[in-house]
Amino acid sequence: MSEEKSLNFLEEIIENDLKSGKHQTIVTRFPPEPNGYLHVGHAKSICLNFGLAKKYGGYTNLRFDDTNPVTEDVEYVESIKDDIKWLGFEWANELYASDYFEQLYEFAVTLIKKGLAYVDDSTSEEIAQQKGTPTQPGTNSPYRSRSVEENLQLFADMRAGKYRDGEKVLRAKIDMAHPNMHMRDPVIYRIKHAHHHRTGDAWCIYPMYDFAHGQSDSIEKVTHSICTLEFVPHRALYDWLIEKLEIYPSKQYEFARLNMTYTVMSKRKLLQLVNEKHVTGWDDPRMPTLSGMRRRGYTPESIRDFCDRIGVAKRDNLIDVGLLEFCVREHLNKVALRKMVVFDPVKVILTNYPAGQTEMVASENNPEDAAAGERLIPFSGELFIEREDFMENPPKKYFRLAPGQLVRLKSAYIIRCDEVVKDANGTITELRCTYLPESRSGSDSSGINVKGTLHWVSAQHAVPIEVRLYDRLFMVDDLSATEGDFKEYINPDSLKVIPNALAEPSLAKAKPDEHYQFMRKGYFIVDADSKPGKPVFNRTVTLKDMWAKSSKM
RNA sequence: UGUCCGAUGGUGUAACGGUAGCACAGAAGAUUUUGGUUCUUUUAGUCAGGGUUCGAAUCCUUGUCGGACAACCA
Repeated sequence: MSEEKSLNFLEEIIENDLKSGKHQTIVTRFPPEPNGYLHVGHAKSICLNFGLAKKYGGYTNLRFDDTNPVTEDVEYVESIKDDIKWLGFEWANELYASDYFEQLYEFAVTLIKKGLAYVDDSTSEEIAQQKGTPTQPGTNSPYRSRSVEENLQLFADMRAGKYRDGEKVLRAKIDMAHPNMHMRDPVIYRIKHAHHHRTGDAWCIYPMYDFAHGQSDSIEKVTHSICTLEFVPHRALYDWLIEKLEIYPSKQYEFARLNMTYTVMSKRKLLQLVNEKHVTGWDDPRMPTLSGMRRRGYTPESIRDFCDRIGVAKRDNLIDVGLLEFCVREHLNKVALRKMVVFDPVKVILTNYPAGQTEMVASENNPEDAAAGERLIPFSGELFIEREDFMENPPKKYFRLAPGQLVRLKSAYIIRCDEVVKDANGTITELRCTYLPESRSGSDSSGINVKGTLHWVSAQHAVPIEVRLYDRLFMVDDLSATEGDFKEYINPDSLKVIPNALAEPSLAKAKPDEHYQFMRKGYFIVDADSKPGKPVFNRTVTLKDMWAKSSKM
């Protein structure tokens, strides 16, 4: 009955904390910096933070880590909120580290008074010099022994704007010989005369990540502060600050970030792709951003399912993008409406079909969902089928159309190819076929069973649509194993546009929020670039294609 | 030549001293008016050496390999 789903290491920690009475309830937070768009790696973190809180009856704050005004922007704040909501999560409180600037300042003063922080006049180069290296201890700054009074005055002057950017910093006084580089008197406040998107010009000193994040967690009484592995070395400082400040002891736990094949997942690189126009924007359907994936036709359900399946652990990983594709296919198969669209048309003339006649054939909208009903599609003696669905000299197991061979036209009749018409270049211009009148779908009395079923459109009824076919953005699966500029590995064929595909008439009225399966082609969704009379569709993902796979070998 | 983290089929992830399981991918077959879906079956794994133990993926130890760490970024 109860399929004992095993717990990941974070769930184990939480269950232990709940069991031992350390916590009655849990509080998590999702802490994006508003300097870029959210990507599928963030989705993993969102699903974790919000999912854990939901599972254990706690709540999650959305807290923007907005401590660096020069890289941050409200545009990003809005997109981040949209993406989280779209993914299907609700935060308990919308908070900002900048809300705590005054409190954080007081914390810094407390540290100074305890003799645990000092104002340093060293340049950034000098500070870097003093840091030493991972294998060599650092050296003390000449300003390290300033008195508490002097530090207090200097820090107040920093806040008052008496100094230029970079002239002074506030450093924690810990241990310049500490084996953990982050404990070698880290900078905790720096001067930036910059306009902040929320606090305006109220401040010219801003706390560093290490002096904002843990303290914000503590202020919010976050019980489990979950972040990625690169913050492991920061944990000692996180704990040190909380201990010295004697504030609520939030605890930090780290998991391995998501890496995926054939893509990059760093905001810096994604920003570069956008700025250098390798993609059309943050929401380009080839981007691993949530806005890009949404535009591409991914569903929140499929992304959540993906995050669930990839699991959570502490070892580095590289997830096959095929798993993401599996998840979206699995969801879309259940909900997408089936349509027929011919990408590369070749004309089929039914020589024995009454001239000028048109009839309507019924076709199920979704064989996986009877409630989706049926639609009527016009059929006539002049049709288009896919060029690749015909072969003049077919191999053994080719089930599609060939001279003398029978195929069914989906939801319509069985036809046989009698004659191939070519132009002077040898290109096929027309296939002359005969149809079996008694083979009509639903009232087939022909007794004939054919192996292949093709999609088609009626020539006079077809509507032109633009179709955009996306492929992986990069040509190598593991970008971390490459050398040189990652942009050298961009796939030049990541977008193929078919400006005039021919669709069944119902697609002229496609709805922006509906997912479609173009039969035998893939899953598609309307793009925002659509214009009246000229809809544009993005391919979310292809269908699995065993034939293409086996025929390649 | 430092500190920290990690290592289970191709890729992920379980097994908490007691039969190495699941998913994706791969292969074979059945069904199918989508070469889709669905359903069977199947290939393939504990980094290496030593130790503790009746018994080790699990504990100890040494080594190997991978990753992180030297921004006034987060």
